[in-house]
Amino acid sequence: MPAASISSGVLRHDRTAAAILDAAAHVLSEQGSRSNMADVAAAAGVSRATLYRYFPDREALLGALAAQALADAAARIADAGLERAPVEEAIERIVRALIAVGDRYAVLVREQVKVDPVEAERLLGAPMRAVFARGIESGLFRKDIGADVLLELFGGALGAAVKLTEQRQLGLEEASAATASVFLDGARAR
Amino acid sequence: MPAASISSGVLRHDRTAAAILDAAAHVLSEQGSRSNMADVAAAAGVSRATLYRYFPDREALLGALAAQALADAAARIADAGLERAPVEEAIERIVRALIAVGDRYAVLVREQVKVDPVEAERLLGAPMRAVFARGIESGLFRKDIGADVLLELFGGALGAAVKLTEQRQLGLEEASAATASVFLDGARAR
DNA sequence: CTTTGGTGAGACACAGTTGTATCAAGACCT
DNA sequence: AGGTCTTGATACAACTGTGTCTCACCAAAG
Repeated sequence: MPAASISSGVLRHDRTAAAILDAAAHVLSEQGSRSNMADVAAAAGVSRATLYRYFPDREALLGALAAQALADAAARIADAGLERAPVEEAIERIVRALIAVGDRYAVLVREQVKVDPVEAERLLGAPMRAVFARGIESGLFRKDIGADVLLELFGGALGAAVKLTEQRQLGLEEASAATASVFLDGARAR
Repeated sequence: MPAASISSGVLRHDRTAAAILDAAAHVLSEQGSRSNMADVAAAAGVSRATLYRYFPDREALLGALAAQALADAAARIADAGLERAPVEEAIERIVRALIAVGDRYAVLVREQVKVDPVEAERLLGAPMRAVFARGIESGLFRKDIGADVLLELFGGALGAAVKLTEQRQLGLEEASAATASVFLDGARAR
């Protein structure tokens, strides 16, 4: 097969793989771990055999999905320009960025799919920690609670925001604003 | 069999059932849904046959565990005297009460085990909602964010607090205080 | 001591899922 | 049209977990 065909073949292959991952994210988000490879294949509109041709086993599929989720989130975080924004703004951008992808990949956290922890830390953990470190050293954040504890509480609120968005109780913007605002200033009236 | 024997038999039966539930909570907390009835039986120190004698199927086991979790949580919430405490104090008591049990039953939320929603709402939802309603109407809470959204964000922070406690990063008291304080007043320094 | 009841061990059937293999049909490129 | 490559359909073996059943054993109550 000549070069042109190979490359078009590769393109088609990639498109199919993407479609499968797309369907997998969709069906897994709704049915959770109760969904099998057959369900994913059906949702992707391919046969189970083809699904296995693209992803040799279930683990490979989940792994690819996790990698895509990480890449998506990392791209949004990278685009957010966190280091150039004031901490308050950076917090809100983080929420907005992660709600946007979390919506889609919430399965992975539920399923505890192992994303490469080194990459995750480098692409997501580090930028977020940097924002928090900046918040601490600039005196914006309170000092009586450790940065890691703050980060964990922030993560919890983030999860709640994803849930609110999934349930259509709040739009992306409202959820981001509310989450960032409550995290920064609390539920107490001023 | 005379009455005395019957009652002692019942007592032993209940103790075994409790031991099984105890082991189930333990093993399920650590291994999640990957654990089978055999694992639970082994952890409880009984045979699989006996496990099935006490709980006819997996669903019954999970259901009993959920009922126990709900009862535990409800007892602590009821004991907390939420309605007699100022809202700030009530918030902190809720965190303390639910961390104490959440630690043990986090599986159930992960597994999305269906607790009787009516009972859960009556025993947990209502008291907590009452606190939040009080917070709103007394002017303590900000009014620009709905009570349900606040409650959801609070729940997220609560989950994070459970996680922090499970990972021994914080003790029960520290975690409760930090969570309540950040939820009420935010991460921003005053 | 005997009987009774719970228990452990093991075998069993059954269902669901996974991953592999095969083959015929169809799409696509030349 | 011819040849290559991908696909769908299908069958298959293997494994895992579930729930049932039987039987021998043992402790405790009589």
